[in-house]
Amino acid sequence: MKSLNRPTLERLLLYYHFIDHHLVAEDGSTVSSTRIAKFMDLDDTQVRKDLAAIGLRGRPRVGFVISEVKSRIRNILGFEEDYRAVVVGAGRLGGAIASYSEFRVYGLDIVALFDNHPDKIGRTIGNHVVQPVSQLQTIVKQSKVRLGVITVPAEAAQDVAEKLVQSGIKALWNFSPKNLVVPKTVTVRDEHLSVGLADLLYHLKRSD
Amino acid sequence: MKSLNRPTLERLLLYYHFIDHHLVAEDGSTVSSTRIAKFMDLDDTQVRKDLAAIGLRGRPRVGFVISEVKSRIRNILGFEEDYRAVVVGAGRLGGAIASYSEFRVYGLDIVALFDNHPDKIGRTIGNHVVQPVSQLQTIVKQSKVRLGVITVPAEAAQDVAEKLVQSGIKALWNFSPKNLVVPKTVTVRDEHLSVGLADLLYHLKRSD
DNA sequence: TAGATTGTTAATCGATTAACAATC
DNA sequence: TAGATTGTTAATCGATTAACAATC
Repeated sequence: MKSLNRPTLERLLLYYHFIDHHLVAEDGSTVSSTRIAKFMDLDDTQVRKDLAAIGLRGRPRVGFVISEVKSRIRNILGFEEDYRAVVVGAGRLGGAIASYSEFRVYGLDIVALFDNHPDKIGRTIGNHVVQPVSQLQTIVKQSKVRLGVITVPAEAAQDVAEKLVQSGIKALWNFSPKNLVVPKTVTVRDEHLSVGLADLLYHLKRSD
Repeated sequence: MKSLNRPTLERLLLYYHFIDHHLVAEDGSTVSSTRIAKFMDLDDTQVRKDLAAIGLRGRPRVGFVISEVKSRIRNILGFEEDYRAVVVGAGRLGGAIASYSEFRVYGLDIVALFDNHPDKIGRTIGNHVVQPVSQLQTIVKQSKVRLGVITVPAEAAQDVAEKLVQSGIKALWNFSPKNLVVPKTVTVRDEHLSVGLADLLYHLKRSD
Protein backbone atom coordinates (compact mmCIF):
# COMPACT_ATOMS: atom_id res chain seq x y z
CA MET A 1 0.00 0.00 0.00
CA LYS A 2 1.51 3.27 -1.06
CA SER A 3 1.57 6.01 1.51
CA LEU A 4 -1.53 8.16 1.62
CA ASN A 5 -1.42 11.85 0.83
CA ARG A 6 -3.12 14.42 3.00
CA PRO A 7 -6.43 14.77 1.12
CA THR A 8 -6.93 10.99 1.24
CA LEU A 9 -6.13 11.02 4.94
CA GLU A 10 -8.57 13.84 5.53
CA ARG A 11 -11.30 12.12 3.60
CA LEU A 12 -10.78 8.87 5.48
CA LEU A 13 -11.21 10.71 8.76
CA LEU A 14 -14.37 12.37 7.49
CA TYR A 15 -15.78 9.01 6.37
CA TYR A 16 -15.06 7.78 9.87
CA HIS A 17 -16.87 10.70 11.43
CA PHE A 18 -19.87 10.26 9.14
CA ILE A 19 -20.11 6.56 9.95
CA ASP A 20 -19.51 7.11 13.62
CA HIS A 21 -22.14 9.84 13.95
CA HIS A 22 -24.80 8.72 11.54
CA LEU A 23 -24.69 4.95 11.13
CA VAL A 24 -25.03 1.87 13.27
CA ALA A 25 -22.20 -0.64 13.04
CA GLU A 26 -24.08 -3.61 14.46
CA ASP A 27 -25.00 -6.94 12.87
CA GLY A 28 -22.78 -6.65 9.82
CA SER A 29 -24.84 -3.76 8.49
CA THR A 30 -23.49 -2.08 5.41
CA VAL A 31 -23.15 1.24 3.70
CA SER A 32 -22.65 1.99 0.01
CA SER A 33 -19.95 4.23 -1.39
CA THR A 34 -22.75 6.19 -3.01
CA ARG A 35 -24.28 7.01 0.33
CA ILE A 36 -21.04 8.15 1.87
CA ALA A 37 -20.27 10.16 -1.26
CA LYS A 38 -23.63 11.87 -1.23
CA PHE A 39 -23.29 12.97 2.37
CA MET A 40 -19.80 14.24 1.71
CA ASP A 41 -20.60 15.83 -1.61
CA LEU A 42 -17.99 13.72 -3.37
CA ASP A 43 -17.88 11.43 -6.35
CA ASP A 44 -18.69 7.85 -5.39
CA THR A 45 -15.69 6.51 -7.31
CA GLN A 46 -13.53 8.62 -5.05
CA VAL A 47 -14.90 6.88 -2.00
CA ARG A 48 -14.38 3.42 -3.46
CA LYS A 49 -10.82 4.32 -4.44
CA ASP A 50 -10.06 5.56 -0.96
CA LEU A 51 -11.48 2.46 0.66
CA ALA A 52 -9.69 0.20 -1.82
CA ALA A 53 -6.46 2.05 -0.99
CA ILE A 54 -6.62 0.86 2.59
CA GLY A 55 -7.49 -2.67 1.56
CA LEU A 56 -11.25 -2.69 1.97
CA ARG A 57 -13.43 -4.67 -0.44
CA GLY A 58 -17.11 -4.08 -0.89
CA ARG A 59 -19.74 -6.40 -2.30
CA PRO A 60 -21.79 -5.50 -5.38
CA ARG A 61 -25.40 -4.63 -4.56
CA VAL A 62 -24.53 -4.53 -0.86
CA GLY A 63 -21.72 -2.14 -0.16
CA PHE A 64 -19.17 -2.11 2.63
CA VAL A 65 -19.52 -3.63 6.09
CA ILE A 66 -19.67 -0.66 8.43
CA SER A 67 -17.79 -2.25 11.29
CA GLU A 68 -14.95 -3.24 8.96
CA VAL A 69 -14.67 0.25 7.54
CA LYS A 70 -14.59 1.77 11.00
CA SER A 71 -11.97 -0.50 12.43
CA ARG A 72 -9.82 -0.39 9.32
CA ILE A 73 -9.75 3.41 9.32
CA ARG A 74 -8.99 3.45 13.03
CA ASN A 75 -6.19 1.04 12.38
CA ILE A 76 -4.73 2.91 9.40
CA LEU A 77 -4.87 6.27 11.09
CA GLY A 78 -3.30 4.72 14.15
CA PHE A 79 -6.10 5.34 16.63
CA GLU A 80 -5.54 2.00 18.26
CA GLU A 81 -2.04 2.75 19.36
CA ASP A 82 -1.26 4.80 22.40
CA TYR A 83 0.46 8.10 21.75
CA ARG A 84 1.86 9.82 24.80
CA ALA A 85 2.05 13.57 24.45
CA VAL A 86 2.97 16.64 26.44
CA VAL A 87 1.51 20.11 26.11
CA VAL A 88 3.87 23.05 26.55
CA GLY A 89 2.13 26.32 27.29
CA ALA A 90 -0.65 26.36 29.87
CA GLY A 91 -2.54 29.34 28.54
CA ARG A 92 -6.17 29.09 27.48
CA LEU A 93 -5.41 27.19 24.30
CA GLY A 94 -2.97 24.81 25.97
CA GLY A 95 -5.46 24.26 28.75
CA ALA A 96 -8.22 23.57 26.24
CA ILE A 97 -6.17 20.96 24.44
CA ALA A 98 -4.87 19.35 27.63
CA SER A 99 -8.39 18.93 28.94
CA TYR A 100 -10.12 18.02 25.69
CA SER A 101 -11.15 14.45 26.33
CA GLU A 102 -12.29 13.87 22.74
CA PHE A 103 -8.68 13.33 21.71
CA ARG A 104 -8.54 10.12 23.73
CA VAL A 105 -10.65 8.55 20.99
CA TYR A 106 -7.69 8.97 18.65
CA GLY A 107 -5.28 7.35 21.07
CA LEU A 108 -3.82 10.55 22.40
CA ASP A 109 -2.66 10.35 26.00
CA ILE A 110 -1.55 13.68 27.39
CA VAL A 111 0.77 12.92 30.26
CA ALA A 112 1.89 16.39 31.30
CA LEU A 113 1.31 20.11 30.93
CA PHE A 114 4.13 22.62 31.23
CA ASP A 115 4.52 26.33 31.64
CA ASN A 116 7.19 28.68 32.87
CA HIS A 117 5.06 31.33 34.48
CA PRO A 118 5.19 31.19 38.30
CA ASP A 119 1.47 31.98 38.51
CA LYS A 120 0.63 28.91 36.49
CA ILE A 121 3.02 26.35 37.93
CA GLY A 122 1.27 24.14 40.45
CA ARG A 123 -2.22 25.03 39.29
CA THR A 124 -4.49 22.25 38.12
CA ILE A 125 -5.97 22.41 34.62
CA GLY A 126 -8.13 19.53 33.49
CA ASN A 127 -6.45 16.62 35.23
CA HIS A 128 -3.00 18.08 35.04
CA VAL A 129 -0.87 19.93 37.52
CA VAL A 130 1.10 22.53 35.57
CA GLN A 131 4.82 21.78 35.82
CA PRO A 132 7.83 23.99 35.16
CA VAL A 133 9.50 23.67 31.78
CA SER A 134 12.69 22.65 33.57
CA GLN A 135 11.02 19.29 34.19
CA LEU A 136 10.21 18.77 30.52
CA GLN A 137 13.20 16.75 29.39
CA THR A 138 13.09 14.40 32.36
CA ILE A 139 9.42 13.62 31.98
CA VAL A 140 9.53 13.23 28.22
CA LYS A 141 12.36 10.73 28.45
CA GLN A 142 10.89 8.93 31.42
CA SER A 143 7.44 8.45 29.94
CA LYS A 144 8.66 7.83 26.37
CA VAL A 145 6.58 10.73 25.09
CA ARG A 146 6.39 10.84 21.29
CA LEU A 147 4.38 13.97 20.56
CA GLY A 148 4.84 17.56 21.72
CA VAL A 149 2.07 20.12 21.52
CA ILE A 150 3.32 23.71 21.41
CA THR A 151 0.92 26.35 22.67
CA VAL A 152 3.37 28.98 23.86
CA PRO A 153 3.64 32.50 22.39
CA ALA A 154 5.54 32.83 19.11
CA GLU A 155 8.71 34.13 20.71
CA ALA A 156 9.12 31.05 22.92
CA ALA A 157 8.14 28.46 20.32
CA GLN A 158 11.52 27.74 18.73
CA ASP A 159 13.15 27.29 22.11
CA VAL A 160 10.46 24.89 23.25
CA ALA A 161 10.69 22.99 19.98
CA GLU A 162 14.42 22.50 20.49
CA LYS A 163 13.97 21.27 24.03
CA LEU A 164 11.36 18.78 22.85
CA VAL A 165 13.50 17.56 19.97
CA GLN A 166 16.51 17.14 22.27
CA SER A 167 14.41 14.99 24.55
CA GLY A 168 13.78 12.66 21.65
CA ILE A 169 10.31 13.70 20.54
CA LYS A 170 9.38 12.66 17.01
CA ALA A 171 6.39 14.86 16.18
CA LEU A 172 5.33 18.42 16.95
CA TRP A 173 1.86 19.89 16.86
CA ASN A 174 2.53 23.59 16.58
CA PHE A 175 -0.18 26.10 17.47
CA SER A 176 2.12 29.10 17.57
CA PRO A 177 2.28 31.36 14.51
CA LYS A 178 5.96 30.62 14.06
CA ASN A 179 7.93 28.58 11.53
CA LEU A 180 9.84 26.01 13.52
CA VAL A 181 13.30 24.91 12.43
CA VAL A 182 13.80 21.26 13.34
CA PRO A 183 15.68 18.23 11.99
CA LYS A 184 14.04 16.51 9.02
CA THR A 185 13.41 13.43 11.12
CA VAL A 186 10.83 15.32 13.15
CA THR A 187 7.31 15.69 11.76
CA VAL A 188 5.79 19.13 12.29
CA ARG A 189 2.15 19.93 11.84
CA ASP A 190 1.42 23.66 11.88
CA GLU A 191 -2.05 24.47 13.07
CA HIS A 192 -2.25 28.04 11.86
CA LEU A 193 -5.72 29.23 12.77
CA SER A 194 -5.09 32.29 10.65
CA VAL A 195 -5.38 30.14 7.51
CA GLY A 196 -8.93 29.24 8.40
CA LEU A 197 -9.70 32.80 9.31
CA ALA A 198 -8.24 34.21 6.10
CA ASP A 199 -10.28 31.75 4.08
CA LEU A 200 -13.44 32.81 5.84
CA LEU A 201 -12.77 36.52 5.50
CA TYR A 202 -11.97 36.13 1.82
CA HIS A 203 -15.38 34.59 1.19
CA LEU A 204 -17.14 37.01 3.49
CA LYS A 205 -15.66 39.97 1.67
CA ARG A 206 -17.13 38.68 -1.58
CA SER A 207 -20.51 37.49 -0.39
CA ASP A 208 -22.22 40.81 0.10
CA MET B 1 -9.57 37.94 -11.72
CA LYS B 2 -11.04 34.52 -11.26
CA SER B 3 -11.84 33.53 -7.73
CA LEU B 4 -8.98 31.90 -5.89
CA ASN B 5 -9.16 28.35 -4.66
CA ARG B 6 -8.08 27.37 -1.19
CA PRO B 7 -4.48 26.31 -1.90
CA THR B 8 -3.79 29.64 -3.62
CA LEU B 9 -5.34 31.45 -0.69
CA GLU B 10 -3.28 29.47 1.76
CA ARG B 11 -0.10 30.14 -0.14
CA LEU B 12 -0.81 33.86 -0.32
CA LEU B 13 -1.19 33.95 3.43
CA LEU B 14 2.07 32.07 3.89
CA TYR B 15 3.87 34.47 1.54
CA TYR B 16 2.50 37.26 3.68
CA HIS B 17 3.77 35.65 6.85
CA PHE B 18 7.18 35.04 5.35
CA ILE B 19 7.49 38.64 4.19
CA ASP B 20 6.09 40.00 7.40
CA HIS B 21 8.41 37.99 9.64
CA HIS B 22 11.58 37.86 7.61
CA LEU B 23 11.80 40.86 5.33
CA VAL B 24 11.88 44.62 5.61
CA ALA B 25 9.33 46.50 3.55
CA GLU B 26 11.03 49.88 3.58
CA ASP B 27 12.47 51.96 0.76
CA GLY B 28 10.93 50.06 -2.10
CA SER B 29 13.04 47.02 -1.28
CA THR B 30 12.26 43.94 -3.30
CA VAL B 31 12.11 40.18 -3.08
CA SER B 32 12.36 37.62 -5.87
CA SER B 33 9.87 34.84 -6.48
CA THR B 34 12.83 32.48 -6.24
CA ARG B 35 13.57 33.58 -2.70
CA ILE B 36 10.01 33.20 -1.52
CA ALA B 37 9.79 29.84 -3.26
CA LYS B 38 12.97 28.57 -1.64
CA PHE B 39 11.80 29.44 1.84
CA MET B 40 8.46 27.81 1.21
CA ASP B 41 9.84 24.80 -0.58
CA LEU B 42 7.79 25.57 -3.67
CA ASP B 43 8.46 26.02 -7.37
CA ASP B 44 9.27 29.63 -8.22
CA THR B 45 6.84 29.62 -11.15
CA GLN B 46 4.12 28.84 -8.65
CA VAL B 47 4.91 31.96 -6.69
CA ARG B 48 4.93 34.17 -9.80
CA LYS B 49 1.62 32.70 -10.91
CA ASP B 50 0.05 33.36 -7.54
CA LEU B 51 1.28 36.93 -7.47
CA ALA B 52 0.20 37.50 -11.07
CA ALA B 53 -3.24 36.14 -10.14
CA ILE B 54 -3.75 39.01 -7.72
CA GLY B 55 -2.48 41.56 -10.20
CA LEU B 56 1.10 42.00 -9.04
CA ARG B 57 3.83 42.58 -11.60
CA GLY B 58 7.50 42.06 -10.88
CA ARG B 59 10.50 43.49 -12.68
CA PRO B 60 13.08 41.28 -14.37
CA ARG B 61 16.38 41.18 -12.48
CA VAL B 62 14.75 42.91 -9.54
CA GLY B 63 11.73 41.03 -8.30
CA PHE B 64 8.64 42.30 -6.51
CA VAL B 65 8.35 45.37 -4.35
CA ILE B 66 7.83 44.03 -0.85
CA SER B 67 5.49 46.75 0.34
CA GLU B 68 3.27 46.26 -2.71
CA VAL B 69 3.08 42.51 -2.18
CA LYS B 70 2.17 42.97 1.46
CA SER B 71 -0.53 45.51 0.95
CA ARG B 72 -1.98 43.71 -2.06
CA ILE B 73 -2.29 40.43 -0.15
CA ARG B 74 -3.82 42.24 2.81
CA ASN B 75 -6.26 43.81 0.44
CA ILE B 76 -7.17 40.61 -1.40
CA LEU B 77 -7.61 38.58 1.77
CA GLY B 78 -9.70 41.39 3.18
CA PHE B 79 -7.53 42.27 6.17
CA GLU B 80 -8.20 45.94 5.70
CA GLU B 81 -11.90 45.67 6.25
CA ASP B 82 -13.43 45.41 9.66
CA TYR B 83 -15.17 42.15 10.46
CA ARG B 84 -17.26 42.17 13.57
CA ALA B 85 -17.59 38.76 15.16
CA VAL B 86 -19.09 37.09 18.20
CA VAL B 87 -17.81 34.01 20.00
CA VAL B 88 -20.38 31.59 21.37
CA GLY B 89 -19.03 29.26 24.02
CA ALA B 90 -16.86 30.71 26.79
CA GLY B 91 -14.92 27.57 27.62
CA ARG B 92 -11.15 27.46 27.38
CA LEU B 93 -11.11 27.42 23.59
CA GLY B 94 -13.69 30.17 23.23
CA GLY B 95 -11.83 32.22 25.79
CA ALA B 96 -8.56 31.66 23.95
CA ILE B 97 -10.02 32.87 20.68
CA ALA B 98 -11.86 35.80 22.23
CA SER B 99 -8.68 37.04 23.84
CA TYR B 100 -6.25 36.26 21.05
CA SER B 101 -5.16 39.74 19.98
CA GLU B 102 -3.26 38.45 16.93
CA PHE B 103 -6.55 38.18 15.03
CA ARG B 104 -6.90 41.95 15.06
CA VAL B 105 -4.19 42.02 12.39
CA TYR B 106 -6.61 40.30 10.04
CA GLY B 107 -9.37 42.79 10.69
CA LEU B 108 -11.27 40.64 13.16
CA ASP B 109 -13.14 42.59 15.80
CA ILE B 110 -14.71 40.37 18.43
CA VAL B 111 -17.53 42.36 19.94
CA ALA B 112 -19.04 39.84 22.34
CA LEU B 113 -18.61 36.51 24.05
CA PHE B 114 -21.58 34.34 24.99
CA ASP B 115 -22.27 31.34 27.15
CA ASN B 116 -25.28 29.80 28.80
CA HIS B 117 -23.71 28.48 31.94
CA PRO B 118 -24.62 30.56 35.04
CA ASP B 119 -21.07 30.19 36.40
CA LYS B 120 -19.66 31.84 33.34
CA ILE B 121 -22.13 34.64 32.73
CA GLY B 122 -20.82 37.91 34.05
CA ARG B 123 -17.21 36.77 34.30
CA THR B 124 -14.58 38.68 32.36
CA ILE B 125 -12.42 36.85 29.85
CA GLY B 126 -9.91 38.87 27.89
CA ASN B 127 -11.73 42.16 27.51
CA HIS B 128 -15.16 40.58 27.35
CA VAL B 129 -17.86 40.13 29.90
CA VAL B 130 -19.54 36.81 29.20
CA GLN B 131 -23.17 37.36 28.23
CA PRO B 132 -26.11 34.94 28.19
CA VAL B 133 -27.00 33.39 24.84
CA SER B 134 -30.44 35.01 25.13
CA GLN B 135 -28.73 38.31 24.28
CA LEU B 136 -27.14 36.92 21.16
CA GLN B 137 -29.69 37.90 18.55
CA THR B 138 -30.08 41.43 19.84
CA ILE B 139 -26.37 42.13 19.90
CA VAL B 140 -25.66 40.52 16.54
CA LYS B 141 -28.32 42.63 14.86
CA GLN B 142 -27.41 45.78 16.71
CA SER B 143 -23.71 45.61 15.96
CA LYS B 144 -24.10 44.27 12.43
CA VAL B 145 -21.98 41.25 13.27
CA ARG B 146 -21.00 39.22 10.21
CA LEU B 147 -19.07 36.29 11.63
CA GLY B 148 -19.97 33.77 14.32
CA VAL B 149 -17.37 31.63 16.06
CA ILE B 150 -18.79 28.43 17.54
CA THR B 151 -16.87 26.94 20.45
CA VAL B 152 -19.67 25.16 22.27
CA PRO B 153 -19.84 21.37 22.80
CA ALA B 154 -21.04 19.31 19.83
CA GLU B 155 -24.56 18.82 21.17
CA ALA B 156 -25.22 22.57 21.34
CA ALA B 157 -23.55 23.52 18.07
CA GLN B 158 -26.48 23.12 15.66
CA ASP B 159 -28.76 25.15 17.89
CA VAL B 160 -26.22 27.95 18.18
CA ALA B 161 -25.65 27.89 14.42
CA GLU B 162 -29.36 28.35 13.82
CA LYS B 163 -29.59 31.25 16.22
CA LEU B 164 -26.65 32.92 14.52
CA VAL B 165 -28.06 32.38 11.05
CA GLN B 166 -31.44 33.74 12.11
CA SER B 167 -29.76 36.88 13.36
CA GLY B 168 -28.38 37.43 9.88
CA ILE B 169 -24.84 36.17 10.20
CA LYS B 170 -23.13 35.28 6.93
CA ALA B 171 -20.17 33.16 8.01
CA LEU B 172 -19.51 30.57 10.70
CA TRP B 173 -16.19 29.44 12.09
CA ASN B 174 -17.00 26.09 13.62
CA PHE B 175 -14.70 24.55 16.23
CA SER B 176 -17.14 21.89 17.36
CA PRO B 177 -16.82 18.37 15.94
CA LYS B 178 -20.27 18.57 14.41
CA ASN B 179 -21.54 18.90 10.85
CA LEU B 180 -23.66 22.02 10.79
CA VAL B 181 -26.72 22.22 8.59
CA VAL B 182 -27.18 25.79 7.37
CA PRO B 183 -28.55 27.58 4.29
CA LYS B 184 -26.24 27.63 1.28
CA THR B 185 -25.87 31.39 1.59
CA VAL B 186 -23.89 30.94 4.79
CA THR B 187 -20.18 30.12 4.56
CA VAL B 188 -19.02 27.54 7.07
CA ARG B 189 -15.42 26.82 7.88
CA ASP B 190 -14.95 23.70 9.98
CA GLU B 191 -11.86 23.80 12.12
CA HIS B 192 -11.62 20.13 12.99
CA LEU B 193 -8.51 19.79 15.08
CA SER B 194 -8.84 16.04 14.74
CA VAL B 195 -7.77 16.31 11.09
CA GLY B 196 -4.44 17.75 12.14
CA LEU B 197 -4.09 15.20 14.87
CA ALA B 198 -4.92 12.26 12.61
CA ASP B 199 -2.36 13.47 10.10
CA LEU B 200 0.29 13.64 12.78
CA LEU B 201 -0.51 10.26 14.25
CA TYR B 202 -0.47 8.67 10.81
CA HIS B 203 3.06 9.87 10.22
CA LEU B 204 4.16 9.07 13.74
CA LYS B 205 2.95 5.52 13.40
CA ARG B 206 5.14 5.06 10.34
CA SER B 207 8.24 6.92 11.44
CA ASP B 208 9.66 4.43 13.92
C1' DT C 1 27.01 44.36 -21.90
C1' DA C 2 25.97 40.04 -19.30
C1' DG C 3 23.14 37.80 -16.51
C1' DA C 4 19.38 37.48 -13.17
C1' DT C 5 14.71 37.38 -13.07
C1' DT C 6 10.36 37.94 -15.01
C1' DG C 7 5.91 36.41 -17.62
C1' DT C 8 3.96 33.05 -20.46
C1' DT C 9 3.43 29.07 -23.24
C1' DA C 10 3.87 24.19 -23.44
C1' DA C 11 4.65 19.69 -21.19
C1' DT C 12 4.00 16.84 -17.39
C1' DC C 13 1.95 15.01 -13.68
C1' DG C 14 -1.50 13.54 -10.64
C1' DA C 15 -6.03 13.61 -9.05
C1' DT C 16 -10.84 13.42 -10.17
C1' DT C 17 -14.59 11.78 -12.92
C1' DA C 18 -16.84 8.92 -16.40
C1' DA C 19 -17.80 4.61 -18.38
C1' DC C 20 -18.88 0.03 -18.04
C1' DA C 21 -18.35 -4.92 -17.50
C1' DA C 22 -18.48 -8.06 -13.49
C1' DT C 23 -21.08 -9.56 -9.65
C1' DC C 24 -24.30 -10.86 -6.10
C1' DT D 1 -34.06 -12.66 -13.06
C1' DA D 2 -33.32 -7.59 -12.82
C1' DG D 3 -30.99 -4.10 -11.04
C1' DA D 4 -27.99 -1.94 -7.64
C1' DT D 5 -23.42 -1.57 -6.61
C1' DT D 6 -18.83 -2.83 -7.03
C1' DG D 7 -13.83 -2.57 -9.05
C1' DT D 8 -11.12 -1.02 -12.71
C1' DT D 9 -9.79 1.02 -16.93
C1' DA D 10 -9.88 5.05 -19.70
C1' DA D 11 -10.85 10.02 -20.27
C1' DT D 12 -10.84 14.44 -18.41
C1' DC D 13 -9.52 18.04 -15.84
C1' DG D 14 -6.69 21.07 -13.34
C1' DA D 15 -2.63 22.08 -11.04
C1' DT D 16 2.33 21.93 -11.03
C1' DT D 17 6.64 22.14 -13.36
C1' DA D 18 9.74 22.95 -17.26
C1' DA D 19 11.36 25.72 -20.90
C1' DC D 20 12.57 29.89 -22.72
C1' DA D 21 12.22 34.41 -24.91
C1' DA D 22 11.66 39.13 -23.13
C1' DT D 23 13.48 42.55 -20.15
C1' DC D 24 15.92 45.64 -17.20
